[in-house]
Amino acid sequence: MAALDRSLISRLPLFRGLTPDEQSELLRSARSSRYAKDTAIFEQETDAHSFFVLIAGHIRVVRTTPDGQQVIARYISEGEIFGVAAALGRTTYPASAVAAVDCVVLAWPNALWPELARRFPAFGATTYKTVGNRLQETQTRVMEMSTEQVEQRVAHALLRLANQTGRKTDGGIEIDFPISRQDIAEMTGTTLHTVSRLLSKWEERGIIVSGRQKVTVKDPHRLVVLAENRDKG
Amino acid sequence: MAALDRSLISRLPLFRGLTPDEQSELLRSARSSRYAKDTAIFEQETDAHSFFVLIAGHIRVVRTTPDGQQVIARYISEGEIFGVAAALGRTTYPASAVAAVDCVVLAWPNALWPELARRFPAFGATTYKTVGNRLQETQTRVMEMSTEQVEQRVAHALLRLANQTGRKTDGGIEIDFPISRQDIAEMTGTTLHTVSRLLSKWEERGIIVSGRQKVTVKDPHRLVVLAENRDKG
DNA sequence: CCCCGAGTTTGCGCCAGCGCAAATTCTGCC
DNA sequence: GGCAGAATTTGCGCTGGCGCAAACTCGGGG
Repeated sequence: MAALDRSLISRLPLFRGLTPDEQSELLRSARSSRYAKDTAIFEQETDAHSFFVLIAGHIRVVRTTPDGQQVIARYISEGEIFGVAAALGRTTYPASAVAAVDCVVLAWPNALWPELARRFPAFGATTYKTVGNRLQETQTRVMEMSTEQVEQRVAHALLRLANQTGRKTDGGIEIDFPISRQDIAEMTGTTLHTVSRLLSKWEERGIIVSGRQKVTVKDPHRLVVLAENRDKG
Repeated sequence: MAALDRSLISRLPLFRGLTPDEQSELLRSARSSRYAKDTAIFEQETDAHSFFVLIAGHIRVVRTTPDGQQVIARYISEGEIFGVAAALGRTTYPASAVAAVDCVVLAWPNALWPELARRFPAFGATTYKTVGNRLQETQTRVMEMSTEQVEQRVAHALLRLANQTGRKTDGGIEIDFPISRQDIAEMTGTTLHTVSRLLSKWEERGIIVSGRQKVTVKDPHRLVVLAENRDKG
């Protein structure tokens, strides 16, 4: 595995700032695994044993309420670190991580975190920076949910997905993993019905094209306008 | 200042795990200041020059939308660290911090963070743990805003305030800083009108007592029921 | 190639909670 | 002690978006 992963890994921002030797050392203490679509990498409330880096695929981070409703906290893309509960002093995972497509993942036992963070300060710093970004993103989301209408929130969510994981095709920017109306609803705090109505409307107007578990943004600019305008639909 | 602050500080959880000598050293690099009620410790989007520990008072962390609407991200209580943007790799503050009452604050230049975190690992670890807690709280808030009704959210917010900053009085648990209906609305994503109606209803039922910028929780148990029950008011 | 079931669309009725507006009550300051 | 302004309360009408239900569509497995 080492050789294969080395070439993949040296490209990832998370490992910039480490020498090839250091990268090798880091990798030596990791374990690589595959997860089939729709299987869980870890489950909410269970003992946090490891932290992870996504090598290939897309992961959905989901929180479930006591009465069973689900909310999508975020999507993880290639190269991102996730499940860092332990580095933040938690002993259990606050959410579940589910493979949105077949995934390849590196895992380190949490017990190694303090040592790794000490030995590779750049690695620790990047991780904390990531956490900082996520905290800010999450707060932005609270802000959006407090002040925006559903239409704007869905527009924002699509734009974010397009930026984060969009793949340029001839027809526009396609979100490159299967995403249902229900998923979008769980990202924006609404219902799949409302999302469906919005997407239909936008498709009529040529702003997007969408199909079963698939969305392509054709006209990001008009979507930005929708996301920002409080009035008028 | 040193002598005064030392006795105050050694009680704070943030400084547990440090020897008296280390505490003194940490303090030596800090600057202490007072902030009058309603003045800003730092402002959103401005250059992050320092991080802070609240010695006395209460601080409101506020994010403002491009069109001027405000959302309260959280309240900071005595002993908490805040404005740690730099430790998370940001160069500007993502929110403003405003004194909810007259406050005393310690400030360290951000430039010292790396050195301090290295020299006092317990201090760094506690800080990151705090950040982890806040990330989780913020995500919980997203979850609440996605799945709960306004009444439940307001009940949750009051319970959290009562827990975090509640002062036991003969009449119940009093939130010990001035908080308006507007503030509660900005914490829960609703309007001051709706908050006012809810508080009136709860006061009729003897669950709380409230006045101008003041709320006292008389019957936390019934508030918990309200916070958890999706149906029936 | 057909069928099954998950995912999606769409119609309809309703209501929680917002927006607006006006009245009322504090409270700190002069 | 009274006044001006801020905070709060309350009424009223409206509507965005949810809940329910039914129809439809598509893609993959048999």
